[in-house]
Parts: sequence; structure tokens; C-alpha cells
Amino acid sequence: MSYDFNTIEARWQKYWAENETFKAENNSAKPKYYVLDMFPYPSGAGLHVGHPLGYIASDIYARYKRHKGFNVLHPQGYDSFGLPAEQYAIQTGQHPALTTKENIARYREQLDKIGFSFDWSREVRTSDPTFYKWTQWIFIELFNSWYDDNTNKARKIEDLEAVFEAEGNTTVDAVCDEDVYEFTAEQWNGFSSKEKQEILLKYRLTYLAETEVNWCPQLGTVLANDEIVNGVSERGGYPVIRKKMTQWSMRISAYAQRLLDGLNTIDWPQPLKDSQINWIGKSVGASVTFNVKDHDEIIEVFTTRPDTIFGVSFMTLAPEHDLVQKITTAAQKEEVEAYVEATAKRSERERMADVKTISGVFTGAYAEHPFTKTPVPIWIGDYVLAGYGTGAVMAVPCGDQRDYDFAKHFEIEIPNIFEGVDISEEAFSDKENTIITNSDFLDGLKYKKAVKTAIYELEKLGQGEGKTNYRLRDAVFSRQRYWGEPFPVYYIDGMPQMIDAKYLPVELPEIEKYLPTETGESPLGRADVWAWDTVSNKVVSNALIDDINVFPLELNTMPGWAGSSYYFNRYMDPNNNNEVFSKDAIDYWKEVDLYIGGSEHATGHLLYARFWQKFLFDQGYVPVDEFAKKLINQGMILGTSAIIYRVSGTNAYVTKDLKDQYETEELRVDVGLINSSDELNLEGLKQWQPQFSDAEFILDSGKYIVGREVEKMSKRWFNVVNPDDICNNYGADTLRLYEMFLGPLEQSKPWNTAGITGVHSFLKKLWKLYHNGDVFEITDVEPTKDNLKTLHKTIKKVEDDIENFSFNTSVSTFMIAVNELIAQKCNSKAILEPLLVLISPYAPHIAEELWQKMGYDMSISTASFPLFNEKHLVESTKQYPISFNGKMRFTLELSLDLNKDEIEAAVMAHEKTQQQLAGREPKKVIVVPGKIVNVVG
RNA sequence: GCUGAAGUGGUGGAAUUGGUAGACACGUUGGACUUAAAAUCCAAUGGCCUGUAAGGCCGUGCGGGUUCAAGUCCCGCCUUCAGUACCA
Repeated sequence: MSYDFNTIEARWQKYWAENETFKAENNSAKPKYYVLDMFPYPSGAGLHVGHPLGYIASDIYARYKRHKGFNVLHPQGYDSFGLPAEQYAIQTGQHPALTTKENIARYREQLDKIGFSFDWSREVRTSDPTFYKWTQWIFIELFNSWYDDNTNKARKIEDLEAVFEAEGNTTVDAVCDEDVYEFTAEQWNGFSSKEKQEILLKYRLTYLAETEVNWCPQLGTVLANDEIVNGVSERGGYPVIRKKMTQWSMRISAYAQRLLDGLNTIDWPQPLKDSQINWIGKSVGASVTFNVKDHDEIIEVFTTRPDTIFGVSFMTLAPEHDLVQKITTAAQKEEVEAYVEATAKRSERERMADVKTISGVFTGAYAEHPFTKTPVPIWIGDYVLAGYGTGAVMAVPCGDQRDYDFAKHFEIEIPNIFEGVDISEEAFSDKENTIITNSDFLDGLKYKKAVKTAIYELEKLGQGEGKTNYRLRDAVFSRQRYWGEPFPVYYIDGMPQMIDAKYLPVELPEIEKYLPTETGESPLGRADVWAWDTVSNKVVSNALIDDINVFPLELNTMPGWAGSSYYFNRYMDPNNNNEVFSKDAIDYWKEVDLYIGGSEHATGHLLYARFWQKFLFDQGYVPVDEFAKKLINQGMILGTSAIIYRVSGTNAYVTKDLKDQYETEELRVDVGLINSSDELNLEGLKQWQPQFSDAEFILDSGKYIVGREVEKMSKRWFNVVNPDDICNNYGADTLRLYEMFLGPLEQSKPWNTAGITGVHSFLKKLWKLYHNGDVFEITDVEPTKDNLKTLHKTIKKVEDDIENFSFNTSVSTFMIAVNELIAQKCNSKAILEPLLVLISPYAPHIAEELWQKMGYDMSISTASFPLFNEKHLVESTKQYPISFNGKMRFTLELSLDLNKDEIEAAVMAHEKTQQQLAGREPKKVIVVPGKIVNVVG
């Protein structure tokens, strides 16, 4: 029987499922290892060959670790709440619960076909009430916590209340809203309950606040900053506008510094760390206050260059700045208002596209320089952003190019405070080579010293202090959507109240119309049964809301990243109904050892998950404050689209090489119609779509050759390759090997089905090597030296490759090994057995099949990884290339038994070497045993 | 603009600490088997020179440098991709 992969793979997939071969135990004498994939959104399109790339890599590693004697946790689940699932439901007009269920079933079927070693008994779905019960629970925990900057950790809100009762808030050093004012213990104790609640809300780690948010009318929801790309929504590409709304927010800014520090302790790709560092955007400098002349107002600015304070010649406020209205003089009022209105109209995108145009207006008001007390004109300009720092800057035109351009444009004075620097053409922003001058007490100082001195003097004046500023904003946590986790929150007198954890989950209500609204009301507002009864502790009909103990529930739902911020911990104890996870389970598994997923989550999921982990760590629920020790970003597999060229205005299509003779337009056609030499199947095309049924073709030597374009795999480009088709035609083992063979894991690469025959024929050769006709045949004869050499070379290489996640080269190594064994006519059991263990992480089905045929009744996954023995690699002689003065080269064959000195002597004694060296004294002879002999003249 | 990654045959890609560049595979060409096709197997395959062979020269984006020896290290450029962007 030839290699019948369909039968073999179906049999072993069934065997693994029935025997729960990959079930992980929460207790084991073996060391633990946790391999995690980023769980998928079950979208309607199903998987294409690009999706499983990371899963195959993690599966190889998980299977390898089992062979190495680890108790491996390798789970999988679905991120089934959120925009993608809901968008698909809206498109198909079906309820998201239904489409999600169907999509998950489809995903599962596709995943099973590829033969992953997932422990499906631990599956989680974020949209399942038994899961989101714990998402709600963590939300409540966050609500009941505040961040103490003294101890640098989150603490219980009761602690804060106790401090307020005893000392007021003047001694508290907490991360909180900017508008909290100071109060004493007496004042606190005199506040009403509602006043107390309002104040506490400003300290909680998740809080309700009216904030300016990114509103996307087409999607009918707000978006987080990381969900916006180039000013439009990441999903769908719709415009986003700024809008004030009352929203739940997560005080992630409290963790800014720890999120930065933690990066040094984890093995994640540098580009990913860089983008998180960038996103957090720490800058160190000073906060400086300027008094406004003839007003009581002060302007606070943040600057990274307090050393240039004597270079200030004007100030600029963002057009949205609160002070603009207050300080503008009557004479300037009209002009200022016109400008403010004009900028407000411009969308984020227009502002970004139009960076080069300099615009601004003078307010007529002046600030007072803290040291010189000279008047400083106050301008407004849209190059200053309301959302960063204080929304105001002290402009130092000689040291900052934007200030310089603004000053030049409006003919504002540009004083020079840098010694020996020409600023007639541009600003001078080189910190390192700065010597300050014209700056009173800062004269002659260099950058670092000047910064310190300036801050010291500002503090003495009470007009400034050293300050660190972060770009990271608190994350908006409300979505005006149906398909998400409901908040465990109801409102009494407008103040949010948490539902007691013992009554969770608060389940998503059934509603008929779940479509989002353009105006911003949440679809949950349409639910009839969506009120909270504080007596029965149940969700009840809205009609009862007039009852004294029935209150309205929160109408928003949580964003897509809620469930994904802790799911990795839930896998450790997924069926626990009493706790999010037991202490035993979390203490045993601790953290993810290897996490594989795409880099697109760098500033979303991966930042939020780190934040929640640190919070859970502060609360003592998890033993480590980084959830994933090592992370790898797999690259994307791209599609290779096929392009045909239609002669304009006709239904004739011209082959690629002749297209320049015509005026043509490009059309993409199904890649399934193209053979391995880029030739188009003309009959197939005619049947593919009606528009081609009477197409004519202009051919070159009877062939139509298509153009190729590498781009994202997508239905709209007709370049999607389905893994099911590959599994049916070549088998899952071939798919797995080929995806690895395509290139380095981290790299993006185009899919090309043509090349798959290479790895497929490797499997056929492997099969044939141990079969005589239809009969499985191996021998017990002692392996030869050559057999052992092939085997141990392979063990060494494959082990190194897996440890370095360089899976592509292992596949080549297997091919070489099998070719060598075929040449050696080796079907020795002593070789096959370890060889199968090496291959089994990559091609598990064929390995199991041959393993069983050898007579084992246990799964190959229980076998140990073979030990490498170097002695089998040693050759009796080796050819040494010798180079002399870079020009003359010859090889010398020497016995490997020789030691270093003997090789050296042999080289010197060699006739040709002596000729080369004639007349020259060699300075030294470098001999590296097993490597190359080097003669240095 | 800034940050990061990367440039190697017709193609995907190999190449421990600098040590015979192009492993392995696809594709292409020729051959064997076959009525034929598929499948399989064998051989050749970076470029150029020499009739073949032997051999030589040139070759890892470009220009320099270090070294007996550079795809690999150093300096200066160019190009591509990704992320980010008026961040004070």
C-alpha cells in the first residue's frame, strides 16, 4: 500500500481525541511547560493557510517538549466577543450568538484536520457566560482598587477610604483624575454618600468619566487609540471623530512605568518592545507655570528642555485649551473664535495630512516669564495638541524647529541662547553639543547641568518642578455594542454600583435588534429585561424600574480586549466555577513559557494583558507580574494573486508578455485557475464567472501567462488558499512541513502551492523506505557507521533548530537524512525508531502510523527524544583548505586523530606548503581541529 | 521625520564564534521507464572565458576599510518592508 495520508491522518486524529492523548495534568512529577497561541477570532471566512502558521510552530514546540519530558500545557480557545463576530453577524443578518457558534464549529473542524496537539478539555470562549463571569469579576476587582504611588502597587479601595477618614487626601500619593481637590478628614466625614462616591471614582482603577473619545459613527461605537490607524478605524476604515461621552476607562496610566520596566525582564522581540516603549512614550522634563498678565490665570506647560527657558519668546496654546476663551482680548476675539471654529471642523485626518501649513492666531494676552518677568505673547496654534501634556507649550524658537517655523511665519523674535551656533536658517536641537548663553544663571552650562539648575531655580520660585510625562492615555473600556461582556454595574442616583460577585455572571440579554446605532445609544437600551433587582439579585424587567429596589443596568458592553487580557490564566483551571483559577493551578503553571502570535497586537492586547497581569499580581492572585516569558511573532503568509489583462473596451484578454502592445486593465482571477508555471486554465476561467463565458484570448505560443502580485490573502483578491484543500490533496503532515519549510517563522512570505511537491515527496520516500511493496519491512541488523552518522547528524541539527525556533532548516535536514538512508539502503529499526521521534513533532500522523507498525501500542508522543552521541559523527580524515596571503589555496587531507600540534607539523611538512612559504618566515600557523587550518605568512 | 527589520541564483531560502557562498526545495533542460500521460528514478543547473575536460576570472544592494581570510566586522550611502508620527 502506498502512503495513504487521508486514512492515516483520520485514524490518528480520532485516536488522539478518544484517548485524550494531549490532556495536561495540573499536577505532575515532570517539569511544566506552557505553550500558548493567540486564540483566534472565529470570523466567518474560516481559516486560510496563513492562519495556522503560528499554531504549527507552537505545536511542534509543544510536541518536542513532551518528548523532552515536560508536562506540557497547550490549550486553544476562541476570542468570540467583539467587533469582527458582530460585523459578520450583521452582514449575514443572523444573531451573533448563532454565527459565533457556527464559525467556531467550522474553525474546530479545520483545526482538527491539521492534527494539533491541543488539550481541548480546556477550551475557553470569551463569549461564554462561564468565562465572562470572571471577566466581570476582574472588572469589579479593578473598580474596588486604587493605585498607591508610594508603595507602587494597586490597593483595596477600603484602605483609601480609611485614610480619607483619618487624614483626608493630602497625605495620599495616588494616581487619580486631575480635577481632585484637597480635603481634610473632617471635610471627608462631612461629605454625603454621593459626594464620597464621586470622589472615590476619581481614584478607582476603572472609573466612569466624561471623556473626549474617538467616535466612529459607521461602526456605531467608540474606539481605543490602538483601534485607529491613520485617523480611520482599523476595522472597515471608517472616519473617526472626537466626541464627549461618559465612558468607563481603565487607569492603565498608573502602570506606565512598570509596563516599561517589565519589558527588561521578558524575552520578547525587540521591535515589539520598541513599539510598546513608543506607545507609552515616556519623556522626562519639567512642568513650568507662567502667570498670565492682568489675569489670575496661570498656564502650565510641560517641557523636556527647561534649560532653554531663557529662549522663550512666545507661548502657544492648543485651540481647544480652556484658557483660550478666558484670556483672549476683545480686539482679538473675533479672529481667535474664527480660528478655533475652523480647527474644530477639521477632522483628525485633515490635520494630519496638512502638517506643513503653519497656522495660528495671537490672543492679545501676555504671560510673564518666570525669571526675566518680561511679557511673553500668548498665541494659539493647531501644531499644539490638546491631548498631549497640558495642551500648551513654552515656545523656544531657537531650539525647536516647529517653534522656529511658527516664529518665522508670524515674525516673532528668535533670541539665540546657544553659544557659537548659527540659527539664521534653522533651530538648533542638538542637546549633546549645547552650551547655554544669554541665560542669566545658566550661562556657560551644558545641557544636563543646565536642566538641573533650571529645575532647581523654578522650584525655588514655586513655578515649576521636574516631571515625567507619558503619552499613554487611560484606555476607554465602554463600547456601544451588543456583542460584548455586559458590565456588572447598575446605577443608583446616577452613581455606579457593583453587583456582588456571588451573583455573577450577569448574562447578556436576548434582544431582537442588536444592530448598533449611529447616535451612540447602546443596543442594550432596547432590551426589555435589563434592570437589577437588589433584593432578588436578578436581572428583571425594565417595567419594574419604578420599584424602590430595582435599578437600571449599564447599557454599554466591554471591548474586545477584555476577555483576552487574562484568558491565558484561565486555561490553567478553565472549569473552575468558584474561582477565576485556583491557587494551586496558578502556582503550578505560573506563566506562559512560550507565546506565539502576530505583531499586530503589540499596542493592544499585549499591553492590556500585561496591565491586567500586573494588577492581578498586586492583588496577590497571580505569582508573577509578567504573563509571558518568551514571545515570538510569526510572520504573515501572503497570497500570490493572479492577474489577467483585459484589452480596454473589449472582452479580450492578452497574455502578460504581450500586454504592452495594448491598452489594458488588470483583473484578479482565482488562483485555483493557475498551474505551477503561471499558465491560465482558459476553460476554467470561462466557467468561473459568467462575464468570462465568451471571453477571447490573445495568446503567446498557445499559452496565457498571468501576472503575479504578492498581497494579503483575502477573498476580494481571489488569492485565498484553503488548508482543507491542501490536507485533502497532500495531507496535514505535508501542510505542516511545507508551512515550516517556506522560510523563517518570523518572516512574512508568499504562499505558493507549487513548491509543496518537494516536502510531499519526502514523506512518500520516508514511507517507501520502510515498505517493501505493500508490506512494512524493517530489520534488526546492526546499523552501519554511515547509518549512525546520518542519524546523529540529524538529531543534533533538529534539536538545535527547534531550540532556536528555526523550523525551516529542520525540514531540509529530514530530507537529507532520508535521501542518505535511501542511498545506504538502510531500513534498520535502530535508525527508524529515533528518526520517527525526531520527525513526529513536524509530521505527527505518519510518525504515529510507522511507530505503531513497529509494534508499539503507545502514542509516539510518550517517547523520549533521542540522545545525541558525537562519536558517530567523527570521520577518520578531513579535508583542510589552506589559504595563504588570501591568494593561494590548497587542501590538505589529514587524519582527525592528530592533535593540534601534529596537524600544525603536518601542514608545515607538506610539500606544497613549503613551496608557498619559500623565502618567507611564517608568523604563525593557526590550526583549529575539526575546522580549517590557517597558515599566516 | 523618527524607530525597527531586511537586501544572497530564475524562485523560496541555507551558511555555529569571520573560515571552500548558494545546503535543501521549487522551476528549467536532458535522459530512463510507459502506447501515452501521470507518478517515479537518474543527470545538469550563479555568471563569464576556454571546443570538451582540467582550469581560470567575476560574483551575497552600492562605495570604501580592517583581516592571511568578510554574506558575516567597521565607516558612508542606496533601496524595500513594518511600526509610529506636529509628543513640546
